[in-house]
Amino acid sequence: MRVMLPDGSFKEFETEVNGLEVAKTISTSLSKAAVAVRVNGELRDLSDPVPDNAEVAILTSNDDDGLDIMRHTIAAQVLARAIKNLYPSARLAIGPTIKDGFYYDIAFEENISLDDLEKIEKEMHRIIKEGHKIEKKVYNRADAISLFKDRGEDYKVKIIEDTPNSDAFQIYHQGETSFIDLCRGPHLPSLGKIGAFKLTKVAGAYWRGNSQNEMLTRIYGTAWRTQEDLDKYLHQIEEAEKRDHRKIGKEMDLFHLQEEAQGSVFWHPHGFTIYRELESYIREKIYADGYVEVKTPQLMHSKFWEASGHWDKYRENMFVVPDVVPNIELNGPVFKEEPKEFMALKPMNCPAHVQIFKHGIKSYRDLPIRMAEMGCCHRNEAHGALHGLMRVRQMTQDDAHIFCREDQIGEEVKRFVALFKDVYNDFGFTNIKLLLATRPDKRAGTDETWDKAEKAMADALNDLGMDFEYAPGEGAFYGPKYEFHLVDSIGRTWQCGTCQLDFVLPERLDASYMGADGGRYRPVMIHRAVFGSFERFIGLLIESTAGIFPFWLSPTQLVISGVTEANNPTAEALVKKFKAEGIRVEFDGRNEKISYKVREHMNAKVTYVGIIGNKEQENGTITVRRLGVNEQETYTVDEFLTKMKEEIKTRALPPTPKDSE
RNA sequence: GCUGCCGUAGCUCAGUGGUAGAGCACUCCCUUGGUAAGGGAGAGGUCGGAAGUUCAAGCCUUCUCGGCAGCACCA
Repeated sequence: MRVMLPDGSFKEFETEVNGLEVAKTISTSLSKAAVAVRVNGELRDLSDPVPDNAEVAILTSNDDDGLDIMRHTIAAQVLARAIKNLYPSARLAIGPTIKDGFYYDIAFEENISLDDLEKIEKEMHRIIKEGHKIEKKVYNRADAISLFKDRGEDYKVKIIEDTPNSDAFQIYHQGETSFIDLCRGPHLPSLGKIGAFKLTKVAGAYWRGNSQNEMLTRIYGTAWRTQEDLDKYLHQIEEAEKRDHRKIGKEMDLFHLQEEAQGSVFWHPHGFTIYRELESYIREKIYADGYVEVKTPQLMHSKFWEASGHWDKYRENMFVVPDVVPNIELNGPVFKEEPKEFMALKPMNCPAHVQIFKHGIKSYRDLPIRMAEMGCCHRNEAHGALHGLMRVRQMTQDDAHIFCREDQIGEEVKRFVALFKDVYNDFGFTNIKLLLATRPDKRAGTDETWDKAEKAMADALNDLGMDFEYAPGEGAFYGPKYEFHLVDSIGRTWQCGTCQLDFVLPERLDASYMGADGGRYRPVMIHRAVFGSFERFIGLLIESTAGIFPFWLSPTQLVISGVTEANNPTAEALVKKFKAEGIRVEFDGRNEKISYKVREHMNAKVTYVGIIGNKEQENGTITVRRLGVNEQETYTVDEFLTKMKEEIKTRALPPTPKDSE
């Protein structure tokens, strides 16, 4: 028999071989470093026999797949066994790998807290030191079930029982120990090849991801090839946490949240400056792109939401208000009578926009109508879902609904993606994940319509050269959608922009236009938002910039101070001059040293600190230091003003810092 | 909503049963200093809330509210 290696060469063998034996014929060092093998594109254990004529690649922990296998082994063999040793009554569920690490879901009888992780880690190190071989055995269904049943591992039993059409279950053993684990593998051949790891957090997770099921304890860990890699990763996380928008929001005095208004933002002057700039920015963009802007009611009667379908499908996420005059008797009930009529705060703007569309008769010639609203929406989000600016209960969307004919969908979708690309470019966002969410099982509309819609959306992205992934079955029931995700400081992704085709709402709310033939037709609605919500977008902007905003968005663009009190009048006059030119500038005349003031303003993320000393006073210049660049530069007053105005006009991104810490 | 952890001064945090602390910020005084903390003094907290145990509770118990991480949810 023979196998093909990644370089295209062949190895001949007399008898059947496994991956390890193939590795040995290549080099001794490779066979020692080998963690698993890829056979015809599939990951397998080194001990698995290799079929004739297979393509074979030996993996080490230097390969991404190899590293992933190592993480898997740490979870399923080391962590799981440590848990069973320390907590014999614990039952194991599943232990997969994730980005940068792994987790294991376990049913404990006792409470596991962060403090227990140290003890578990210690046991893990002890187990690794034993260096047992990891061996795989295959059992038939009945044997596999009885094996785990005897040990009370009912989650493993459930997993086997719910795996149909299989009578071969892989169970990994560890040397002479009694530890076993059901696993699809592959695993390292022995515990001797494990790199550096650390258990990071403990949290709850529902069995099989279903909130109807019991909650298990999930232990997270991270693992790397070497201690050095691990340290680097942990350091990165630490650095990233400094960019947390909640922390920077406090430091820059941008906003706050308080418990009487959970999930609703108190925007402070600095934060609202950013908000306002973004608002006028996006207005400028969409006006140039042919949108019209409207404003619709906050509070509408339940009948309205019944018609739109929200009352049935979305009510648990709505704030409902009884339409009754409240009672003001001392110590009396809030309402004297049981409320019969209800209003609700709008969770979305779309149904209201349809009402505007329906006023007057629309012709096919009127379409498309691109109807925008900076719409303030309230959603009754679960308490546990709230997260700083990222997930709030009151948000303002840069929302719009495009009413168009079916033949205009492709063009309109493309137009939106182009707008989106343009905007995200302006903010320097590069790490954008784009998903095309396709038809879910439960859906409205014919397959023909879905085919057309999905194709139009995919074509638009291809035409624009945008990379995207499909999210099968994740579309809205009324149509496919794009989801634009951004990544926060610690790697969580948040959906910002979206673009959704909707064939259903115009039908439900009976919107129509008159075609060229005089017949009545349903418009298609495209729901779309570029920022998503101002709140979330600003949160992500804070984290991506670490508070070093582009000049045009900077809440305080410049602080000017004299070197001594004698220079202050000149400094103050300059502040007045710049302020009159629209620069957000402040005067700092406090009795402190320059270095102190510089430090303070840099910490507060002021873009420029400008200093006026005797030299500047004589020459009509200003010496500035820019946040993130940290070098002194001297300009004439007019030069500096021109420079600032130019940066605002072009909405320039901040210069990249030269000295990286 | 669920699981776990946390809640002390404006901020960051120390304080495990015996008279509430530190640094920064704030106010005042000295200092007039050329680019990331000059010096001194002062003011500031019913320790998230309620109930309980105790001679005594920031600390122990129960309930409750909030925050954090993850899960579920995210039209």
